[in-house]
Amino acid sequence: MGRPPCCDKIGVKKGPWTPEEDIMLVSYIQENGAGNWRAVPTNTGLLRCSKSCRLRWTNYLRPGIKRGNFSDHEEKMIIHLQALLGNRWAAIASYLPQRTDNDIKNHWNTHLKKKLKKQLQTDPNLKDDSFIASDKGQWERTLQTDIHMARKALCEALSLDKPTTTTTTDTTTITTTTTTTTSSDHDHHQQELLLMKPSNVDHQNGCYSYTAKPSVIPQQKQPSSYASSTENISRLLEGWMMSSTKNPEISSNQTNSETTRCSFNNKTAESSSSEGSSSAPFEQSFESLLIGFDSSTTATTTTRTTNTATTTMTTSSSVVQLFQDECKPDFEITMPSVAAAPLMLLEKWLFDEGAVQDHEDSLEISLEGTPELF
DNA sequence: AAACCTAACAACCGCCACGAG
DNA sequence: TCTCGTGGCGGTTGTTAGGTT
Repeated sequence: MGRPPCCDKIGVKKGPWTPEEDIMLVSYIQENGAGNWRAVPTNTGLLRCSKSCRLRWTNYLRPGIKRGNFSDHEEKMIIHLQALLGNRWAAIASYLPQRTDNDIKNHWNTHLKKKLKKQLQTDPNLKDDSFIASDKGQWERTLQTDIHMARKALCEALSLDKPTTTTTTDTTTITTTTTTTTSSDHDHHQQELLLMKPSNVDHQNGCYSYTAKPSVIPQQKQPSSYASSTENISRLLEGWMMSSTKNPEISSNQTNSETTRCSFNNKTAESSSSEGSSSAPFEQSFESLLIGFDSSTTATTTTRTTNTATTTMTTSSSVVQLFQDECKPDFEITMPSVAAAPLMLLEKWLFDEGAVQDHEDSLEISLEGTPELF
């Protein structure tokens, strides 16, 4: 007897998600946070497998996901990381925080693999191994250096009581604290980290800022942690509008709800640029869904003091959990162990503009044989 | 205009790791 | 230590849009 399926196969819907389903899922996660996927279908009424809900969230609806064309830099990153890590897409995706592993995997399979294959065919002298090996050496050396730096930083963090490092990058702006291993410090910093929440989300540039909120954190759910999903909802509704004209399932229902859908779509479409207002009931219900989305998206700077964090120890666990769940996939801000610290630095190094630039130089060297790839 | 082909991407499936009891 | 539930991950398939014949 094998393990029972994660969900009852009977009555479970498969195939593409409809906007209605997306909205149900999003609103549920907004209310309850991501996690306990098993309960999601039950609590939302979605006729979907819990795993399907999780995948839909992580691969499509999750805040901060960048879609569309991969930049040259991203492609280079993927190629090199793939050479180093193999098909460990999740690991590769951790270096491209705005991309999902699925997205990277698809891009690799549909674009990059062919590019490389073509390149290898046109230039048989270009051996994959040598290509990887030379670069790998550079990476490993840099990794060693970073581990050393990380250890040093850790030592400093342990010796100083105000461990604060600021990471500012071109693609990601994170203000965080150095994680430590001593119990008190660790807990303290963990709590500081957990109290930070996305205060500024710039999807255009993929820029996040995290700000420790003052002590006023309600006992109940914190919808604002879904603040960055406005674009996602807007996007899915755009898809809704498009698909509604051809999706029989939806178009068949296009009767009285069509107008409200249109107006909501307009609203969400413009919501990214301005604060509009409309009286459509459907829209209002969505507005309430989006409310809490945060006012802070207009903030442009990140400010954070140690005081604010230390005075907010009464945070409800749900909030903490919610934020953990929201952020972990993107930035791994909460470091469960000291072992993650070097990784953090490595990530910092990877995304640091200067470092990337420097590193790109080395990439250029190692990619000299494949200039036409890019 | 229709049939066919291909690329792109969303979603599914099965396996595995991990934590709780 | 074992079992079970859950979530993560990678491989694969299915669907659809766009291009070509």
